[in-house]
Amino acid sequence: MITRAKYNPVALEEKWQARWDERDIYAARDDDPRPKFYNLVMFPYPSGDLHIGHWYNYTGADIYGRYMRMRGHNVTQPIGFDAFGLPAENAAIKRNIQPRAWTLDNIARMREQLKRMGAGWDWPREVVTCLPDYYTWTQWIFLQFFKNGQAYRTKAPANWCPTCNTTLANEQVVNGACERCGTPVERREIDQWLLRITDYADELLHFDGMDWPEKTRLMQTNWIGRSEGAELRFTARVPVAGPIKNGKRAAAKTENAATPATVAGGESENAATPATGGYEQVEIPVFTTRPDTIYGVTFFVLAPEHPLVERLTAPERRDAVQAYIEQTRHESEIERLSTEKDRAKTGVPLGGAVTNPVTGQQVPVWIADYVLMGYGTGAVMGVPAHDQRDFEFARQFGLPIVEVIREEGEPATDPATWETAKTAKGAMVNSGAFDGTPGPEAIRRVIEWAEAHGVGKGAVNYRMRDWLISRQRYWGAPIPIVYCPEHGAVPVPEDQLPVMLPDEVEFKPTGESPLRYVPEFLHTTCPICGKPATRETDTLDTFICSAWYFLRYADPRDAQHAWVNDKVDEWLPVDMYIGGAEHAVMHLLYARYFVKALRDMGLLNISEPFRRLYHQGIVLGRDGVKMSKSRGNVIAPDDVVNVHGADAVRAYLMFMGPFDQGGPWNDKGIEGVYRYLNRVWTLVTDAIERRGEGGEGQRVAAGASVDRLRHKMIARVSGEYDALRYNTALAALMEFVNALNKLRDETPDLVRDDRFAAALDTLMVLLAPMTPFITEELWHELGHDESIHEQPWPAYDPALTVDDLITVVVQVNGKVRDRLEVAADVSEADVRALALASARVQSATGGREPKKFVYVPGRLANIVV
RNA sequence: GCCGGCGUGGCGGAACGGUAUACGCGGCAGUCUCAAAAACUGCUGCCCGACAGGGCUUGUGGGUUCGAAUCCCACCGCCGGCACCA
Repeated sequence: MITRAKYNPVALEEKWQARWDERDIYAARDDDPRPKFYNLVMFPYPSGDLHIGHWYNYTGADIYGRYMRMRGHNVTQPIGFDAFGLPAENAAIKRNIQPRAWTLDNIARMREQLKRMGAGWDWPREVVTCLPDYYTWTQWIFLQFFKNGQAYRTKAPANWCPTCNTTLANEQVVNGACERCGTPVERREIDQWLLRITDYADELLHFDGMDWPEKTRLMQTNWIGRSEGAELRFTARVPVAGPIKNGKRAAAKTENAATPATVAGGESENAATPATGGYEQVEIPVFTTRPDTIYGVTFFVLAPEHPLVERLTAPERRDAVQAYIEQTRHESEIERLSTEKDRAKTGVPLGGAVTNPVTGQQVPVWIADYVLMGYGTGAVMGVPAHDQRDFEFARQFGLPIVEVIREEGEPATDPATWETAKTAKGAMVNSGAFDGTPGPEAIRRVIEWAEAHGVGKGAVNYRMRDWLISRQRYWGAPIPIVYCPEHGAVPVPEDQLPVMLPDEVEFKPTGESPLRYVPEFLHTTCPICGKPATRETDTLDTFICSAWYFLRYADPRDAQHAWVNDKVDEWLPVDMYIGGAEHAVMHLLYARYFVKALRDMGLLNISEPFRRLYHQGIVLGRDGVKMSKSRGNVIAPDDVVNVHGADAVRAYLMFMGPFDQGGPWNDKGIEGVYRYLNRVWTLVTDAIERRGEGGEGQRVAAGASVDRLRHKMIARVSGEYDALRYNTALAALMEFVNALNKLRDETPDLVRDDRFAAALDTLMVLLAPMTPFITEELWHELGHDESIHEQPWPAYDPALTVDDLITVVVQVNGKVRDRLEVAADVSEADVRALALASARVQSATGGREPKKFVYVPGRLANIVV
């Protein structure tokens, strides 16, 4: 009895990881002549431990990278840490530890865990966004955006907790209240920096040449929300603006395409005199996708925050309007936008009226929370007959409903009897001179009329808003701006970067940014005049850090530049980007915007960052639901790796189901995969041993079957890897091992046939991307010196992937009745004769004459009787 | 509410419009063992049948087709995204 070394994954994985580290075999060189392949994963937030979702994402990506490397590409698979963000501050407050120390500790631990996975990380390219050698360039990019008019400062709403005296992230608002103190959260306008992503709305709608999931393109398209229609200017007679109240008056929302209100004939600021008494005419533009329904306007609705609300409110309505505004100010956006069935429309009339620019008709003005200041112009023309929301609003408050669009052939009906609005396009009716204008022309004709009469124009509107990048927090990249009493907001000169984030700060219970309490940070001098000035204490949204890290990977150690285009052009665009679908919109849209904006600043030559995108699925807990600490169903990768090894964890994760679907974790499932790896181990070590007993180089008849099997497997597994179908790739490799075991049991001498040896080599190579450690070990045991991960992917001979004998299925009326074992090149006539001669077929046909004979060559025959 | 996706054995899941249930888990039986575990071998969709064999089966109901898990229509259920977008 010979004792062979047992498969001991933990020990051999440590050994090989150390050797790979020494040789840095996964570090891609810029001057490598092979075609490049940029294999990117979404870098992790250093939360403390790598979780099973990271393993899933990174294993699937790593398999692809290893496969492409063996396919002859110069693969880089960089990794880094998205290291700024809120959790570090939370941990700091909770555990009295500095965010920097907490973050760097976590990174150190996660680096080790990332190594343990056996992924081919290109470590020399690592980036850590919270370190100055990275955020210097994040700040530099902000300055480029500022210089090129892409960054601007304006009042923007934030969640405000009046007790903590601080802004809150959405995550910190629980049921409309501050998560720390329970105080109801208010919306508050504060000065913040934004980026003009809306400038790129149209270009971002194009995905030419991009291999992205349809679902993601659709989500981005819907997020951008382009709609075509018209801007129509309604007018109202209002009291001349009085003295400025509460510090703001009709502050035009300058950042959208349309301005909400301007006084006819000039700027409101200039035209309005602070005199008392007197009236003036103001224009209130609305955006509508249905200008053809203009004759159906029976009311007009403003967002409660609309700057003209106060002046349009009749004195006797003031109290009711104030009360309603106060009510909506405390409603969260979610509540306001809720479409729960029972939720009735709310709103109050202002007591004033506006004039329809096309019909000249006066209609009452209301405010209602279903109109949002952030979309369009913050004003809606109410057309209850043809818009469902307006319909419900009119029903709620007894406002008239007038039908102005009718589909062809439809009889006139009384809108009072309708149950819903009629939103289909049709011909205009009850519309004066426009009556009878058919649907396709109606919108265009009304726009032409409005343009000719100077009361409106065709317009495009977007749902997407500009990107708010200010965060009133410490743990982020400081915004490189200085406020000078004389010169206002002044950018920090590039040669003075970075604006260093103080390493240690104090978190005071006021909740104000700790940076305000660091005098040496706060106080500085104006870059223009040298007089005392203060720094911006807001930091950048961490989405900024992650909107360009893939550029930095091209040359991360360059201390003089964020990047140089020689290197970027060599590696970018990313060939494969794998990450979670939760980033389908924000991160992926921001990164695309960055690349386009930087291109237009002359800083990049590419237009899109990611050529191919893939979203992995989600690993669920043992109970089949999403893992969460509160449910206690979290799988800790370290625990499983300690028992079965990284290879088994990798292979099991991939075997669970299709890579883009994820699935529930099953402890028995990983045991099955572990058993498989043991069978692989035994198959190979047993063959080596028996081969050593002498008589190598024999040839046995079964060798031909082995050879055929080997070629078939190369073809099959290659196709599966190409399509990231790892579950079926592993199924094929399991079949391969089962078949080799069986053939060898039938013909023990097979182990001495070089075709069996070749099959074992091929098995190792095909399995290598999935389970890099065991295959490396056995590869060397099989007598090879180089790393298996530097081997070329094997080729196959198509002629050897087909069998001499095939099975042709014989159906009678579509039901399988017999199977014929015939030569692969059998003729239809022969199949027909054999099929009709079959006893089973004859019994099924009952002697009836075939009406029809369908033949699918080499597969199936169907006899119809 | 809108948009997207998905419903296949006891379970995870396979299946170019052409042999449904590959591969794995679980279960049953056996080999080895004093015994058990591990390992290995065989069987394992459901129903009838001793066998031979027959019938049924991809959420439900229709349709297209020689042939449908796959395509079309309607319904039921589950999951994800967006949230009154004018």
